[in-house]
This record gives sequence, C-alpha cells and structure tokens, in this order.
Amino acid sequence: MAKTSERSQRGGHAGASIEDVAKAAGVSTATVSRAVRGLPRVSPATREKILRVAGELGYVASSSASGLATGRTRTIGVLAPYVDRWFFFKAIEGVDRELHARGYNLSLFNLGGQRGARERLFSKTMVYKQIDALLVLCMSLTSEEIADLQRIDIPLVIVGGPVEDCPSIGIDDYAASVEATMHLLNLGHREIALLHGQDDSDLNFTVPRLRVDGFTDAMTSAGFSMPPEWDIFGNFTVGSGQQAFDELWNKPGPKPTALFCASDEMAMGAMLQARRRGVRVPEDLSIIGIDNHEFAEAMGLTTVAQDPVEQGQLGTRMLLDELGGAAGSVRSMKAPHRLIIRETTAPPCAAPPAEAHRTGQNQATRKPAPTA
Amino acid sequence: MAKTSERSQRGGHAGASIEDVAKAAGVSTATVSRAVRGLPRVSPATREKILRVAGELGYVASSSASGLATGRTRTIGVLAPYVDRWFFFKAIEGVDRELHARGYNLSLFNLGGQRGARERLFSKTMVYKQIDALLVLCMSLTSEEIADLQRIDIPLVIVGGPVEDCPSIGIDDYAASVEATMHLLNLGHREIALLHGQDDSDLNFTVPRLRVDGFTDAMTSAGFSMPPEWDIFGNFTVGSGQQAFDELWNKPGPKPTALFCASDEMAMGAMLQARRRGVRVPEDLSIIGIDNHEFAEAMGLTTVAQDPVEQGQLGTRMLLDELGGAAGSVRSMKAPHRLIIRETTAPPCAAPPAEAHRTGQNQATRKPAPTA
DNA sequence: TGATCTCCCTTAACCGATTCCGTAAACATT
DNA sequence: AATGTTTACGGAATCGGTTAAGGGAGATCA
Repeated sequence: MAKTSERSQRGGHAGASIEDVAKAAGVSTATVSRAVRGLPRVSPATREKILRVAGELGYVASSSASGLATGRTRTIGVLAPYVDRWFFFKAIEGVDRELHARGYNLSLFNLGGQRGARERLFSKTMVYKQIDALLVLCMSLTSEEIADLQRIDIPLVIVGGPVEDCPSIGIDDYAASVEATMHLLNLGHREIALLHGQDDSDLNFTVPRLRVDGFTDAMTSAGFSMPPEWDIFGNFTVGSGQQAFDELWNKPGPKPTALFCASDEMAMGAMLQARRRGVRVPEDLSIIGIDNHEFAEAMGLTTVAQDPVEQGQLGTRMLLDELGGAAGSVRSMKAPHRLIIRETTAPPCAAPPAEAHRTGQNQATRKPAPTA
Repeated sequence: MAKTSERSQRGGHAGASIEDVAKAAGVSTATVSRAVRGLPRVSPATREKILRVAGELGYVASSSASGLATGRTRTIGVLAPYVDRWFFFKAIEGVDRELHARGYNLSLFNLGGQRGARERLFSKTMVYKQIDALLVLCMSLTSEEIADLQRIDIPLVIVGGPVEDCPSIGIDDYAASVEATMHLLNLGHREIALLHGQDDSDLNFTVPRLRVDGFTDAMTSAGFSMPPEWDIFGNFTVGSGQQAFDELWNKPGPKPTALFCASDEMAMGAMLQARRRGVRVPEDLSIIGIDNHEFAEAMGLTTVAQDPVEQGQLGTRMLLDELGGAAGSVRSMKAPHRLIIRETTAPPCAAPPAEAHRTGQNQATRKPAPTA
C-alpha cells in the first residue's frame, strides 16, 4: 500500500499528507487537523508534538482538499479591466496587502481592455467554485452578472466608483470634480476646456460620467459654459492626453486658459505636449488633473488626490467582513480626496485676482509665484 | 438524503455538482467527467445531452475537487517584489494574458518591498500545494528556496534578469547598458555621471549590477572613467531620480555633460528636476534611461527599450512547457532590446550639430554622427 | 459508590471531482 | 461461428482534508 508520500512519483502528489503526520505523531487525522488549525479540544502536549512532527515533515494542508471539505477556497478574485494603469495597480497593491495579511490568496483576472475577455472569464469559468468572493476594480457589472454571483453566494465589492446595487468604495468623483473646477474658477478662469475619459471597451465605468457631471455642474452653477469644441475625449493614457492637447490647439478659434483633465495621466500628457509646442503652463494654460499619480508631484501638477491603495485595503476589508459576518452587512463608502495645489494652475493672463486660494487643511498650500 | 444541491444552505456548497448532472442526464459521473472535458470514449449523442444538461444546470467543475483528484490546481503563482512599478505591472499584464489564454489562473503574491513578507509567504504557506508552478519577477531566490521548490516538484521561471541555476528570461542588461553608454560616448560625452538603482529590500536583484557593469566597462574600454562623486544611488523611482539630480548638482566641482540612468523612472525624475532648476536637457545635460516607460515617449526621453509584457508572456510559456513536457527542457533566454534615440541626448557643449533631431517614428534607428 | 460531566481523542461519513478497471455491445477478422 | 478489437459506459477507489457523533478515562458531585 504505497498510499502515502512516495515523493513526486506519480503526477502531482508530493509532500506529506495529514495522514503522514497523524501516523508519525501517533494520533488520528482529526486531531492533526484540529491541532494545526489551532482549534480547541487538543491537549497542549499533543498539540506541541503534532506541530513539531508537522514541522519536521514540512506538512502543509492541501488547499484543494480543505477547499473541498469546507467549501471555501480562501481565495478571492480580483477583476480588473487593466493592471497597467495607475489606479489599478495601486488598488491591487492595497488589496494584496490586506488579503495576504489575513491569510487569503489573490487570484487576478485582468481583462486587459479586451472586448470579449469579459464573457470568457465570467461565464462560469472563472468565478465559479474557484473563489470565495469577488472584488471588482472600477467596472460596473450587468444585473445578470450580479444575479449570478448572488445565486452562487459570492460576495462582491466594487473598488473605484459607485455601482448600482453593489457595495462599493471610491472617492466622491462628482465632488472631486467640482472642487477641481472651483479651483480653476476661483483663480479667475472662465475659458476652461474639458478633457474627459471615455473608455472604448465594454467596462462601463461610471466614474468618467461623474467627473464630467461635476465639471459641467460647477461651471453652469457659476454661470459659465463651455463651447462644445473644447470637449475632448481621451482614454486615460498619457498618449491620449497629448493627442487631446493637439486636437484642442489645432482647432481654429480662441484657446482656453485652463484645462480640466479627468485623470493625471491625461493631464500630464497634455502638459508635456503643451511644453513641447511652446505653450507655457501655467502662464498660458492652467492644467489640473485628478488622482495624484506618482509623477504628478515630480511634474508639479495640481490635482485632486485620491489613495487607491487605501481604497483597495478598505474594499478588501469590506469584502472579508461580508464573507465572515452576516451578509448584506456592509454598505458603500466614500474614500477621502483632497485638492493639492502645485505649479500647473495660476490665474489666467497673469492678472492676479488677489484672492487667497487656500486648500484648507493639510496639504501643499504653496502658491505659485507669478502673481506680480 | 439532501446530498445534492440544497442551494446555499450550509456554508459554502452551492451550485450543481457532477452528480447532479449525471443524475439529470441519466449517466454516471465518470461519463460526465469525460464528456465535459472533451475526452474520447463518449458517444456524440451522449456528450451532446450531457453538455446540454450541464449548461442548463450551470454546472462547473469544482476546482477544489478536481485539484484534489488530479494533484494539480491549474493555478500558477506569480511572485513580485512590487506591483506598482513599471516593469512589474507590465510583466504581470503579459503573464496574465498568456495564462488565461491557456486556462490557467494567476495567483499573485506581492511583497510590496517589505522585508519579512518574503519568509511569511515562502515558508510553505504560499507556494506549497496551492500552485502548479511559480513565476518570479526580478528576484533571485536563495538556493534553499530553489531546493524547496524542486523537492516539491514545482517548476520555476524567472522573468527579468538572469538568476543562477534558474531558467529565466530577460534582456541582456549588460549589453543594453553598454549600448546606452556607447550612445553617449559616440555623441562626444566624456563627463558622464551614473545613476544606478540599488534596492533597499531583500530582493537581490542581479539586474542593477549588470547595468552598472555595462556602463563602467564601456567607459573604461573607451579609455574614460568616472569620478566617484558622480556615482549616485537611487531606488528606481521618480522621486529618487529627482533627489539624485539634486545630489549631483549640489556637489561642488564640475558637472557632468551626460547622465546615464539605470531606469527610465529615475531618468525622468532627474530630467524633471533638471528642468525645474534651469538646467537644460539636452543642451546642458544629456540624459538616457533604460526601459521605454510609457512616459518616456511623451517626455522625449532617449532610452534602451525593452518589452516586459512580451517577457511575461514568454516566461509563462516557458513555465507551462516545463509543466507539461519533460522537465528541465526549457532553458534561459534573452529578450530583445533596442536603443531609441529621442530628444534628451545630444552632443555636449551646446554646440548645435545642425542636425535635424527627429524622433523618427517609433524606431529611431538614427545613429549619431560623431564616430570620427 | 455510582452517576454525571469534562476533556481529549478516534471513527467514519462526507466534500466533488478523476481514473483504473471491468463489462457489454458493436464491429472486424479469420 | 468463434475469436479478437474497439467503443461506450458504469462501479468504485482515491485524492486529503473537515467535522459530527461517539467513546473511554479521569475528575467532580451527590
């Protein structure tokens, strides 16, 4: 009966099993199971012995076996439309940190912006029976997908933007957008262009819309409006920021004095292109973004900061709470954001409005010099 | 006998099992198993019926159960020191793409640059019995870790830089570095500073050393050398690039005419800081990096490009080959790199070479003239 | 002293797949 | 017609854990 550990002989079964440990320690597998998991009903002496033997044998419980027995895999899925964009890899960082701290594994599903990938993954191949819970980054799910998840009892949390009928965490994109716009308005800008992000894939973000709404609402309630030709589309990348600037500047007619960008990456693209074409920032054009990308500080970009790492952590905690405690217990939350004024925004036309422009509490109150 | 599917009643067991399908289709579970996996020995009619029934019931095989039965989880682990740095998230993108295309799952282990995280993960909690193979990003493992993996029969591939005794894929960092240095030398630079990356955590990269070696060898074999005070350390981030520039420029004494950076992120940091302090790039200082980060093109940074996505894909393929075919079959490979000349390098001394400085489309095969 | 209660531990029934082996029928070969 | 060969399928062991039920030994209590 070569039933136990014949060291990597037949495909796949290597390492000591619980039975090996039980045998070596002279107890039953049930006791080993309790001992190694720290459950009660094991005498200190026995536990100590089992732990020692297990250590010597290098025993680790097979996740497949315990997954099968308990019905939970201790793995949670993370669904991301991209992993190579700022918000996403930052959020993943936070999720990972929190997850591993709690002994969970992270199974990554990246759509890579591809159409179709979504169906392929979602259609039962993925989610189903592989993960205990699902964390989604900045995507809204169809009601059908949500129903599926509920049916098979998989908790769900969205990180990044609200989604109907789903617990979520994210900044208040609308408010952030309003604040950014107000900052420009308070500086005296009236001719403000908008570079907003529209994604080409089938992700249905709600975030872009909220940011645009915040901008337009702030503008109209201040009594201003934006000509339609200043409404430029980008896809959240640096490259699209550059293109957007060109598009804006190649158009005939007057130029805006400020540019509101729905993300830092686009803002920086626009900023770099502006410089390249001899348009001075902020003298000729103020630029503001949203995110506080690592490069934003280096480039002196004024922006509305958010912390995706923290959001990832919080979202994970929500998800795990839902998984552990009573379902339906967790509700959506808002993560903080704050305006950080750096060097890419200034009053238009170098005419100082002589109006103190403070960001409030804890941040970067430095005001650019050129007021004089 | 409530053995089958009582819809999310007791903890964790939801969804239809293979037995449900078997019963509903009037066949045995063995046949269902063969049918759904596309194995032979099932008549077309039976297969069609089983597939239909399985579809209606929304059946998906439990990964825990099949993992237990087969000894393989169809999950491969990806160990990364960081996920929020360019090379890493790009590589993960490639790995993920390849993995999911082949029906594997990706389990992410991020060290987040933390000391200790490594032991915590590696010490059997992670790797063991959870994954079929391990892909490591830019880290060298200890020989003990490698031995552990071999003992439990887990194939290993390193993406990013060579590691002794491990199959790996990465660019030839030494050659890349030499090329970059030669580019500066060919432009006429003699006073070249070096900003190289040293990581503070316990990852032991080999990459940084190779890049430095390439630089110094190219310099010495051209008959030049670098004063030690021009040897600056960074940690691969933009911020450290900025600091490095300051450090360099705050020192008394002559300034270099060119700066070789071991990564684009550092190069861009230095470049931004240079601009901020009124040092013109490339007139006063040429800067070259390595990587071809997304921002590099936007910022016009001359660099040696590599493609981590491709490396991730290739590495994954190697790993899966090793997993499938004869072990020990795959060997290390080199990924391609190429010099991309943009706008941050020019001959020293602001002497206009009267030479159109075009970025050429995406290839930049332009070779600097002064090879005298 | 016997009944009851704990505590520690074992027995054994699962969890849901895979897979070896056996059987029976269909088909091909002499 | 008897014998191989192939194909389609079922029975049942197995993977390695978890966990409810139960049993024996010693302590506590009446």
